[in-house]
Amino acid sequence: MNYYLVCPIGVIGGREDLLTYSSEKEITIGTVARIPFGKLKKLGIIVDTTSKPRFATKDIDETLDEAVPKHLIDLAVWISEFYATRLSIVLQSILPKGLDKKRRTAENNFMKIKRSETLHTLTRDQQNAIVEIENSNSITHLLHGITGSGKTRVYQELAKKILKEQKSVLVLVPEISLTPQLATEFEQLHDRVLVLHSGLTESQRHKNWQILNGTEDPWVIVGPRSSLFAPISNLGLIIIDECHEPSYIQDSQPKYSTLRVARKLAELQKNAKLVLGSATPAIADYFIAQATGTPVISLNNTTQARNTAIEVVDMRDRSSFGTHQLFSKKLLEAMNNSITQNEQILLFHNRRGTARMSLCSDCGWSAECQNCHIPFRLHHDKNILKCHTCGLTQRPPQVCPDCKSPNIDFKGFGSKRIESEVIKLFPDSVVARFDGDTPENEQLHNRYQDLYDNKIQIIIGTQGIAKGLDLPHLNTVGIIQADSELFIPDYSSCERSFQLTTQVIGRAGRGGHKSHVIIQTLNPDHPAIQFACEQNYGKFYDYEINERSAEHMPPHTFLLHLTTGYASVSTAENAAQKLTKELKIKYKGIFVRGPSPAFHEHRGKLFYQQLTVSSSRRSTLVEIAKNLPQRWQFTLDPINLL
DNA sequence: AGCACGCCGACT
DNA sequence: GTCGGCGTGCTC
Repeated sequence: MNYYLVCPIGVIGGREDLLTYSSEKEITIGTVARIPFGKLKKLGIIVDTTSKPRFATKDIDETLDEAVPKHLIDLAVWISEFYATRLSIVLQSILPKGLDKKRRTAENNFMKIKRSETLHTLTRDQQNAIVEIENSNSITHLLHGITGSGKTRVYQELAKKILKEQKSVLVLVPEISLTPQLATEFEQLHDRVLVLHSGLTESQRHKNWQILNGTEDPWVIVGPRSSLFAPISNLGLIIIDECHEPSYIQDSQPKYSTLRVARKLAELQKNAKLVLGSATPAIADYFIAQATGTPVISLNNTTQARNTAIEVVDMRDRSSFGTHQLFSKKLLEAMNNSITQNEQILLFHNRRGTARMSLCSDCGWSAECQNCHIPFRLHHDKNILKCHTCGLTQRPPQVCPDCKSPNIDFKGFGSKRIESEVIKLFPDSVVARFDGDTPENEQLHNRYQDLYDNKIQIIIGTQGIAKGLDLPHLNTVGIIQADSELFIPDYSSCERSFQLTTQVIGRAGRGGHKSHVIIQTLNPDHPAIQFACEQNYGKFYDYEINERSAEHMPPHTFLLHLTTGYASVSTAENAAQKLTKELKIKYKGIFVRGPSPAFHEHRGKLFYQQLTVSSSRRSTLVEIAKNLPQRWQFTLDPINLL
């Protein structure tokens, strides 16, 4: 009789994830098996062999033809340890659903279109980048290139070489709908290009999985973060495009970082290379790259001649505004010019952060907690200001404490308001708004052709329009309030502001002709805004890394964010107090912030409390996360603490 | 997930 | 007394 450690796929309530089963057959590691579990049947993965245990075992019911490659099991085990998440849950999230279902054929019926290779010639910067990446011994490479510097061309060239060696290439993108052209660029190089996206059905995913599993053919896979778990046997290169994007962090357990997992995957795949591309790398990633001697390769030369004038409008200065409340004189002038020249206008407004804070519209003052120096949040129901980091509360002022103005704005406005104002001002222009409320068939990627062909004159939107748009007729970019994100009381707000503003500015001037960028802000002197306008990553990095150090925030420390929810406020508060005390007694070298009410204090039927533990030793935080009492949820390495 | 166990309040 | 509410724990 043979004995195997089997990990069920999906949550099981007990303490142990690896259960011992017996079988007459010899079964290879990675095989998918059907196992009896209590009164039900479950799918499980054979993770290891073992000897006969003291307790009685059950027999494996049957083994399926599918097998998970060894390196994916190793990766899953690593994730479960690094992110303190049970292996059964990790496996569930990385394997395709319905592994036991019979699918009709898994034939490889990909069209083989070989397009003529009309690749641009390489610039000197691109050539240098390629040589440096190919010749380095490092696994990770940070490709730091401003918008339009031609990172894609570098990706293509690196991929070419890897494919020639008969190895596969994995290209990760933040959102597949924004990058249909990227897949096309790889199709120019190679026949076997597989594009993975959220629109695929369960059956299609399973078939794709089967096509890749076990084949030695080199593939190019283009897809979102979950493509990390495609069963590729001979991976030579992983590219993470726009590696600073928050969509690379999974928001459900296991809450992994794509960059971190990709690095591990590259190690497990006989040292494949990992290339992280971004114009605005996350502060923490840049810091780690420098600390570990990871090559940082800069691409400076813009392939398109830039001819963009960037102007900052101080919103506190009323004379910058004429008759219109939202659009400054300069912005209106630029918009009028674009309309008469029959060119396009893009208006960016970040809805996040414009609501729920108190802000003086005359001097830009905002209420902040005297302990934490973080903006207060306004609780409409009770009409109090509350600090969501330390819990301090205060009455909102009637007049601005700085300039005595009564014009304190407690509400903020959205992109709908901007749209209606724009229609009033330019009734003859075609206007399109893209935000969270836009229906799927009118989303950006479905109207891209109209945008490209200049059939839409004025584009209004939130985050979604900040990235990826490449419009030759765009010559005015307006940011309605560039600092709105800054008012979100979080350690990463500053970085997010810088990234967004930089990205939006990058939309302008892509056609090579004269463009205007007008940035309206209440904080023209804030480093995040100032350095974004200068397009100076280095200076922003120097500023922000010092801030993080002063505030004891990543990358100088590790964080663990904890939340719990109870039916009553006091029970939640008691539970949070109790845990805080216990943690402080039990663990050395930790610092606890909170407890305080969570961002969504009252969600559904429960009241939520949160606390943040920091430590210079990540392993301590993993230990805490593994041993949390019932009803607590956690996030390791959170990118925000709301 | 499903099912058993066990500890408290309500009830023929 | 005991019925049944559901919170807690276990399934190799």
